[in-house]
Amino acid sequence: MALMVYNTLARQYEQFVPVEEGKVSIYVCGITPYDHSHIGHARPAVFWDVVRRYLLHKGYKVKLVTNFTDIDDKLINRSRQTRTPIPEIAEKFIQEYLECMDKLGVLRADVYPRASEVIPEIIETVETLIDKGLAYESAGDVYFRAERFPGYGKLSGKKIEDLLPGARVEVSELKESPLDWALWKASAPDEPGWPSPWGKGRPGWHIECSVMVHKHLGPQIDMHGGGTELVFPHHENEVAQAEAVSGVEPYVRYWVHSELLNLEGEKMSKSLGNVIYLSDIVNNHDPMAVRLYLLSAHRRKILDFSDELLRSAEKGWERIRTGYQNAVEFLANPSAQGLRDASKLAEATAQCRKTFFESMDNDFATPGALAAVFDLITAINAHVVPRGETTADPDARQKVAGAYGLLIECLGILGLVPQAELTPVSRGRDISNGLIDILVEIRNTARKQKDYTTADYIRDKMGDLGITLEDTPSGTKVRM
RNA sequence: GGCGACAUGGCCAAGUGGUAAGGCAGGGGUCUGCAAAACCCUUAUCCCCGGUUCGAAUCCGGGUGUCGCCUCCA
Repeated sequence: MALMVYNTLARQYEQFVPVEEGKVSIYVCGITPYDHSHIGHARPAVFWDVVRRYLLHKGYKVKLVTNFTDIDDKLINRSRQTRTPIPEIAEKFIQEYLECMDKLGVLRADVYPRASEVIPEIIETVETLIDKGLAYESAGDVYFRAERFPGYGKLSGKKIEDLLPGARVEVSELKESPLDWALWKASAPDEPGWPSPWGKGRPGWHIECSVMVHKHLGPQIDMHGGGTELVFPHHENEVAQAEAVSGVEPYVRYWVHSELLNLEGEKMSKSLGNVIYLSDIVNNHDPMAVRLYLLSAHRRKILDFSDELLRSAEKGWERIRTGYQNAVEFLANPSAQGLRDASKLAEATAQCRKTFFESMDNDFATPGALAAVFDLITAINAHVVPRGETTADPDARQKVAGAYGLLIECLGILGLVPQAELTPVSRGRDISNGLIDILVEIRNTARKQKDYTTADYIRDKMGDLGITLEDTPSGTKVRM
């Protein structure tokens, strides 16, 4: 089965074939750490984490690079306002971002380059562009000659003649054309900067990505990601710079953009002020439920944010966890008997495998993959949840094990971890578990004596603490 | 004004020519002291109008609407 990817550059689905067999190089635009990350930032991060896990599952070696833009105008302003050094601000928000990513189960990238770390390479690249006649210096700034680059606009589908009249770009007499953009910006005496052939200055925004890609991944990479709002001008300019410098075309074989996360129908963005902070969400909700929510829409569809959607995902996540738990308990109990005809479970397992991988191969269609998982959960529950009836199928256990194995495989690819072990275990926790057992025992004694007042009191009070008790034919289950 | 994406049940969301997945919410049942969980059943003809086809949510044309980009932005 071939992996198909919708490529922004080609505007169509294409079969994915890496440059080098067995290896995939990926670059994903990261954040500018001048403020708290918002929930929208988590969408591409989680999406790419799934892509990476899927490619690894397919046997590829994957190298993922994600940048941090730790020098730019927003950081300079922030630094002025708060009277805090830029590196301190950047470091703080980078750490916060990474902590949120950890909670969401996003595997760390192989490299997180920072703009400030590649200044020499940037200067070198800018010099090369000037030598090639594609860039020019102007009062300490250096600009890229957009119109000199053949094919400018190919990624975003824009034409130079369309861009010129409608250009909303600030008109600057320093530029030859409004379409030109800064590769290097002269810094005022009170602004941070690095020495360069054009005086003290700092890099323009677009150049860092081209340089980092070349440095860490080479002149041609397999996939490049980022939000759709970056297609123009950021990625368009990146292509121009990179191809102009290296002469290698295409710079990126598959451009894989993710749609935005909207709040009440509007793009979530710091400049619009309609922002939901990522840390708030991740700290107040089960991060795995948040992850499920983020994967509930295909990457090329706008995803809206609302409490209702998040709640819906939380319920869905609970369903997955319960099903997982049911399978684990069944397999852990040698005397457990399955229900119904176990061949149905085997059938459902095969169907899930087919649907899951077909969906993933279809441009990483996580919603379809999730649907397959939910179907598998239903099949497992139908077979495994104690209900009094049993089946005599001697292979039942093996079939449950097969379904369980696939469930783990799928959830692993999606990065959804149901294991309770994720939560830190401590001695305090051991004690509370012991106490819970004692309470359950007391309650069950009360139930046997038909003292339901006491039994319900215990259950209610424990429920208030977030501990759910469920009475089943095979005993009382504790869920937290 | 230019470029692009999208429009499926109460909410969310799959589907890339073959007769509408899945989640949440709702209704009815089974199980249960009650509850919860779980299982079973149940709720759509896919924005509108034309066209192509034996057959279209899926392709083409024309509308309407929403969103994004053209300025910093995942």
